[in-house]
Amino acid sequence: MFSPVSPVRAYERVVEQIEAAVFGGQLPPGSHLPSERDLMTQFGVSRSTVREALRVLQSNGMIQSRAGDPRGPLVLAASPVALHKSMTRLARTSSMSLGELLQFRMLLEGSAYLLAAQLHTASQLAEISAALDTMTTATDYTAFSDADVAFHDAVARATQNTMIIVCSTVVRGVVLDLIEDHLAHATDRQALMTRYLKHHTEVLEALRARNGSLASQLARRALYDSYASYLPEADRAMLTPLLEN
Amino acid sequence: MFSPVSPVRAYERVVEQIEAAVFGGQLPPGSHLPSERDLMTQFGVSRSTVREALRVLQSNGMIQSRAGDPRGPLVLAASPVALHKSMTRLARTSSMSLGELLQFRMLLEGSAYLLAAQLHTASQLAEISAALDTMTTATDYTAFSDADVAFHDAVARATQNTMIIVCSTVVRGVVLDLIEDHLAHATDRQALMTRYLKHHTEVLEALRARNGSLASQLARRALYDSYASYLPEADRAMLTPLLEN
DNA sequence: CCTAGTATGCTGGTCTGACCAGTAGACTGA
DNA sequence: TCAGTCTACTGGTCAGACCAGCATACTAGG
Repeated sequence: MFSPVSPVRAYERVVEQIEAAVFGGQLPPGSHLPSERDLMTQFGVSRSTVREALRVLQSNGMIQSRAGDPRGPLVLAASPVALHKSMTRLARTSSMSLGELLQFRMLLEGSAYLLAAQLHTASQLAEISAALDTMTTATDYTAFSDADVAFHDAVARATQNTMIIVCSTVVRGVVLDLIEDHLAHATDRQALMTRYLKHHTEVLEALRARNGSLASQLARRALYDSYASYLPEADRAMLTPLLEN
Repeated sequence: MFSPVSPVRAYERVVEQIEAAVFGGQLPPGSHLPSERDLMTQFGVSRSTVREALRVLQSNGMIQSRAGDPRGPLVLAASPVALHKSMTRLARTSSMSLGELLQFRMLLEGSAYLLAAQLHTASQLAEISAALDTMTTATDYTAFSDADVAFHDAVARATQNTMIIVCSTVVRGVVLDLIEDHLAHATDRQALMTRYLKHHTEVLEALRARNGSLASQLARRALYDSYASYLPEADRAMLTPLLEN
């Protein structure tokens, strides 16, 4: 009959109102909030309360305060940094395993290649191809790795799907964070690079032929081959269902 | 030669230290932080600064403060609520079209059914089946809709993958928000419910038979049939590549 | 003896008022 | 015209105060 209630703090109300204004289109990205002292009269609360609200919004990546700026706090464009942060946090506290992340990345990239194969434009294909060229001619591992990232980014962008782009970037970043110590001690870095190049060449070929299912399968297989070894034996079973076509 | 620097606020340092203590295993979930007044002496800052730091941690879902609790702020277990929040924020900024969201939902649910078919346990299958039963016997649309949500949630949970669970929930919520006015004016609600029931029955059958690719294809087809009509003609092409098997 | 009720000493939430350093734009001088 | 200074704001931080909420210790009545 009745539903539970919880006390609503003043700063939460302030957050809600500002959030609503940002989502509602008043306060577009690039615009500025009134100064803290203005806000405290508008909301009828003290500056501490206003500041706590602004801290929350700032930690969510919605605004940015600069000391001394007479224009007030800046409203930021939506960006995936907050998403990245919370995902990293979740992954760090081991409530999300590397296996889960790899599983997700396989289904994400698998679908990305499927879509990219059918939807890509000539310039997008050229971009992907250029990234592969850079990888081929890269001398040190850092340049190679950067080009690798560019390759995957270009494929994700070719899908034209924001969610795929963002999630791919974030998940890839978190996965790399989790295994970076393994990579640092890799002795066979040269063999690794060779294998990567082979995979990427094959998948680019499939993209060019607009063979979506082939590209997708190659991508998932490549991910499995590259990362399964970092997983406990038992966890690899959760990836194999994604290898079938 | 030099890298850019940015001023580090006092409250940020406080956040860092507390975060490190939580990630480092001191301060496990369920334990309590010292009181704000204790923290202000330990960190050598004022209470405002401590409170701003605590607000940041709270908005990240790491701690929870209760007025009057003599034990101090509670350290929470990692949960996907923060992930959910930041993802919703990103999806809501209207920089994402309904077409993109549907595309993402199709690939997400498609993979979810694929995994669920192969990994589900008996109790999870029972849960899914129970949700379908509730849908069948539902009298009003609200109860039907709730059971529908429960059905999809149960399938997502059967994948055991946090990312899939969170993303599915978020994307489904945002999609429903975007088309809720269409649904409110739906005249053929009865036909809609009948079609949903048929789809769900079929897909449950495929899950029970552990036929992943069939379940996946049925799910994607069902999504397309249900939602493509809300899309501009031109945008439907972006969904069709996901219908192939 | 046990229990209901109260008293206490903490907690977090909010407010006030103050000071400092940083910023941008107006102002001033050469 | 332009370099430099001035000014009026900004956000960051601090100190001290008050209130309501919670758990515990205590106390009075059975």
